Amino acid sequence: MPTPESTITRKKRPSIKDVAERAGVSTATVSHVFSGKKHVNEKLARRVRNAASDLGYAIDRVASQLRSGRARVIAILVPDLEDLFLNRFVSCIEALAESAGYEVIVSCSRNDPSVEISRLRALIAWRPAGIVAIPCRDSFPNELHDELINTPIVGADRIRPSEAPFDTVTIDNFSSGRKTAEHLIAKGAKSILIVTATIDLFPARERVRGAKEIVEEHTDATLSILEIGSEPVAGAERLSARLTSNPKPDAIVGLTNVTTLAALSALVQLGMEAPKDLLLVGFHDSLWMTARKTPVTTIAQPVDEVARCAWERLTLRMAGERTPFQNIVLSSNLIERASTKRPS
Amino acid sequence: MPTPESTITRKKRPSIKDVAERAGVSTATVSHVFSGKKHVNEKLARRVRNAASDLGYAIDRVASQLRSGRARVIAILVPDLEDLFLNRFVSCIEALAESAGYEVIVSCSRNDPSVEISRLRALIAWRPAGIVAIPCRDSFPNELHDELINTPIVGADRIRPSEAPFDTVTIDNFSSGRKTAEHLIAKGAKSILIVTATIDLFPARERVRGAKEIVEEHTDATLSILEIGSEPVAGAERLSARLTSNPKPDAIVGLTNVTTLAALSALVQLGMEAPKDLLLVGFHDSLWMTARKTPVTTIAQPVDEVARCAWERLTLRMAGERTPFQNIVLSSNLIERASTKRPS
DNA sequence: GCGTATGCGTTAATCGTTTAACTGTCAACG
DNA sequence: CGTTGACAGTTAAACGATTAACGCATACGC
Repeated sequence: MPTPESTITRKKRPSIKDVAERAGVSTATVSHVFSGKKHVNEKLARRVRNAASDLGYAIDRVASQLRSGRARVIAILVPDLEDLFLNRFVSCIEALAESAGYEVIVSCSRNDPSVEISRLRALIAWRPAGIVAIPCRDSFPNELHDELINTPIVGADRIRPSEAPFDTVTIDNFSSGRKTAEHLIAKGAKSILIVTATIDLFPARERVRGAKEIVEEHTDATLSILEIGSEPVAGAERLSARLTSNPKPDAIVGLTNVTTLAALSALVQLGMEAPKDLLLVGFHDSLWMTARKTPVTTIAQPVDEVARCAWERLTLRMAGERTPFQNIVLSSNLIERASTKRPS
Repeated sequence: MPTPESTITRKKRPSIKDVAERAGVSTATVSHVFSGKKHVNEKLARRVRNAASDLGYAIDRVASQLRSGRARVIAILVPDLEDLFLNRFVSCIEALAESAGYEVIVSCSRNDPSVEISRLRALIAWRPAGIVAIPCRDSFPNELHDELINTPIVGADRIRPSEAPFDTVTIDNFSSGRKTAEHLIAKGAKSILIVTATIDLFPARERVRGAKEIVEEHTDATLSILEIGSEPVAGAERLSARLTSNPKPDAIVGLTNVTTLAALSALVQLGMEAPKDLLLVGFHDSLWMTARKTPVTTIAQPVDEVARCAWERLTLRMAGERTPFQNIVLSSNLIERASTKRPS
């Protein structure tokens, strides 16, 4: 009995054998023509190419890769595909991989460590040439390290560099936090409220740590944290509640793109405005932050560069580099806009 | 001489043979244990599973798929990975595919038809179980239709339904255009300016056609179009220029998320405000449209439903359905917000 | 003229699974 | 008691490419 799969197939697609037969050569020659690993006489090569295009032949990646060991495939794993930062990261890696002749498999862990493990396992089963991964927590589960040993991998963004048994590319979140606090205090803020989806992520903790360090240098300044979760509407509610109860902050920091949006929603709800009623700094610059009467001061994250560095490390590892693991740390910079302009 | 690839591999990963040997069974039995296609005695199965986990065995997708014909892989092709609409679409499909046990390969055509062809070819070479594709123009090049005949495929969004030799899921852009114009005219607009990246896309043309139909029913109303390209900063410039030259529109429609942002930027540049100086309608609802003092009236696109329908069609085709091609058309709806509130 | 190098092509083994066909065992049944 | 069928597990042939090893001319140096 034919399986449902086989009944779908209307006509079998041509294999290298069919091409070889039609061109009157061996399959090896056909393979050489397409892979370019060995020179073949131009006249013969043309005959092969003609035969191939007559038949509509296309190389079968799966067979090719089974035999040759490694796939020209890069696997990407991120916690969320819609987050602007991660989305841009994926897009950059895809472009880089594409131009180097790799296919890209994208997987999303939905911020769930157990999903992350199973997705990673599934990716490894593909024997990709390399993996680019942003974990949903500080690190990847140890149990996977053995399985990963054969595959070049680079971790980025949320990963805590010191713990990783592979190359990492991260952003200096500690100094981002410092820059934010410095800026706000210079603008006269006394009571800073940091709004984050969760404090349970390495970048968030580092940013807070950086801000705290600066605030503690100023005896008249205070810092508080509010976790609002990742659901923007509910988050805005929570923040509204906080903003109407004492002590009231005079500056807000949105620790991600989404929390910054939630902060703006809350301000609208309360009829407040930056910088009149309080100062506002966001993280991860994006178009909507500037297309406003009061553009938002932000910490611009060097996403493209993170992607570029990650790709570079991965390329070197794929080429067989065996140097000790590198931890690249990039710095962000603060773009000052109207939302923190001292009201005159 | 060993190739660079082979030197990377530290220890060969275990194959089904190793597992079979360790468990004292044949490879067929191991295969049956993992695929579940044939029942094996529970005790033996456990022995196999133990052997597998001792060795750290994971099934090799590539080999598995070479033999069984079709990969549990869904390929997605979109013109742009960062566009909010497309991004969300990809994310939805990824989630659906994942929960059905498929891996997802993502490709991006960068809005370039020639890239599109080569990406599509590359995807087909994977023999994916199915393809979900949003073309960068009205349709896919005819030359590919032959090659696609063996692979279930569904087209979405930008595709012109009538032309496609496969199932499609699109949005009723014509009536979106009508709704927009109706709303604006009801709010007193006389001179509507539609801002689009390019008029050269099917959805844009349809929206314009819909709006035109309504405007023509009202002798005192006029409609004009401005193409500002896909680069938001330059686009805002172009729009600013248009807004300062006569005749001045009293309503703007941003035909995509990005053009709406460009429109807002232009307004800020000129010190204008909606709805005071003119009315504004955007397309594709997103968070930033509401987190403003003047939330933006938008046509909300049913992205999730587009993805769901596309997935449903694809699933049926993958299961062997042979009915005539279906063209599903979903409708959007207008969400009224402050940017088109008649100034009182 | 002989040994050897070189260029170009072929043969055949191989990658790690899946799966049709087969073998052997055992219970049920008329 | 012989036949049948169900069940469990094995054997071995694919799947479609890559590639080491080899064969066969032709050319070249001495």
